Amino acid sequence: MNQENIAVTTARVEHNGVDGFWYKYPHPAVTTDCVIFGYDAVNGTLKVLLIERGIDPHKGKWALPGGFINPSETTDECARRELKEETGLSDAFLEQFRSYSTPDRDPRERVITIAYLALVRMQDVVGGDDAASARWFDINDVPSLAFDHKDILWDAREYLRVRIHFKPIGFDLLPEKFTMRQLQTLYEAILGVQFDRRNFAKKMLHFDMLTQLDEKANPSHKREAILYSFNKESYDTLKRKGFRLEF
Amino acid sequence: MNQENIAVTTARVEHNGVDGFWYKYPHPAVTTDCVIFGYDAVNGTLKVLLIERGIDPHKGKWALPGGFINPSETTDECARRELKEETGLSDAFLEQFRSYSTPDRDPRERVITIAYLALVRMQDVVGGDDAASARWFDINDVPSLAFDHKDILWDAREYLRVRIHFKPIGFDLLPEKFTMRQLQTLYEAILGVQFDRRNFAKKMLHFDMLTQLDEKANPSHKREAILYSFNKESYDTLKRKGFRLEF
DNA sequence: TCAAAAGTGTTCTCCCTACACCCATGG
DNA sequence: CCATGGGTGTAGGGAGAACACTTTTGA
Repeated sequence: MNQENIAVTTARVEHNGVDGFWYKYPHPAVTTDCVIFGYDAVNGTLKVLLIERGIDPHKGKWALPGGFINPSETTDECARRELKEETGLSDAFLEQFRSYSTPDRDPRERVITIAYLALVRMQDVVGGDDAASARWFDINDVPSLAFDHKDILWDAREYLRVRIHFKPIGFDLLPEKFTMRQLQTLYEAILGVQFDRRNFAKKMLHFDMLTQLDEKANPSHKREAILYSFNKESYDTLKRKGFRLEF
Repeated sequence: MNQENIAVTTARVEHNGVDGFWYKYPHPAVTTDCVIFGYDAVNGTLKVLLIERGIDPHKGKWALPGGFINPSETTDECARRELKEETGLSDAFLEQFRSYSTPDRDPRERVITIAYLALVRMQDVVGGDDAASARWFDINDVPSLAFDHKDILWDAREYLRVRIHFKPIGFDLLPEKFTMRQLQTLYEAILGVQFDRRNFAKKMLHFDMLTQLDEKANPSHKREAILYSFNKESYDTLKRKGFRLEF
């Protein structure tokens, strides 16, 4: 295909007085949708950030935050822009995990979406422009969702379950300082299993990813628990040798 | 957005005498690209199927098989169609693993591609329409590729490495009947490591995924080796209990 | 003083690893 | 008969799993 052919397959064209884009072949719209997970340390549950749709289709329904891609940005940049708009965060964990392309998944026109998994510290989230319509839902108590977002959400959960075996991404959900119990409850919430306290602590400390702090936490007005922080340097050196979390 | 608004964002429009599609906002073209891996049991190496581009851009360069999505098909269907065109196979392993969206990755217009990993038995492949231009390359001896296909290829290889720990997808690369040695060499080619023969066989047999056949193979004119086949039933029951291949 | 959560160590078992010899076949 | 590859078992070590009592603190 030479330069001449390019000219006849895409062009700027006015239609009904509206400036727009013309293509010889049909083009789908492309969006990104973000499954934003947060961890509620008080209740030990995984939460997902949803927004209430203000426009049709599915007006009034809850949906994953997302939006159309701009011509100059990658889908990664698009997803990060969306994430920033909804949470105010610009450096959270963000990773694409699947695309969804059923032709009629959006009644307006054909829309293909690239879905992203985001992990944020709930307490760092500040409401964005859409703050009023955004809300955290317990992962086990999600309302009916717009489009195919329920499928996307379940796939994200499954992806998180697999991914956490290879990367300690759980730390992106916890505050800077956390107790061993919080870390364990988080892993239990994600993986849906129960661990023995002693074995869990032993295993985690074995990885040399945790720094024991001098401070103590007393969240439940009972005995004070040791606080830890995630040590990225130790983790990075560990990663080079390769590691796998076995549960 | 109501029905009226839908009408003004997308329309059938003729431009310079060519029937085409008009959108209020720019839409990227969407393609799928397939990284088709095969296993050369004779040399014990992983191969990838590439096609020589017959048109610009990158005319004459080698590239991953791929093509534009049709309005009525999902990307999965599109990829399977491409795979069938190139290999004649319609039931091979096929799974999407990532999308690529750098705005200028295709000089013609903006193209977003959904990349797929396909695993086929090389001996089952029959040349398609493009047979003349398709060729198998050793994974360690790949020529310069068109677009960002080199990146896609490396990502596919990495994806395969991770995926094989959770699903016994290696069997999709082997003939129906294979020797333990062939299976081992395949795993070594994919993972880039060497295994002890005895330990490898012990571990594999432990999973109860292999059926020992009565026949023997004598490919190298030496002692006959036991032939095995992959037992899907055993694997399926095993899968429910959850398993992980540890290497 | 009681209830609730935290800290901590040992034993047993299983699986992974390392390792070497004999067997069958073709040339 | 010899070269080549195939088949097989065991011993040792390390990591995961099971398991209970004591300590601290607030109420």
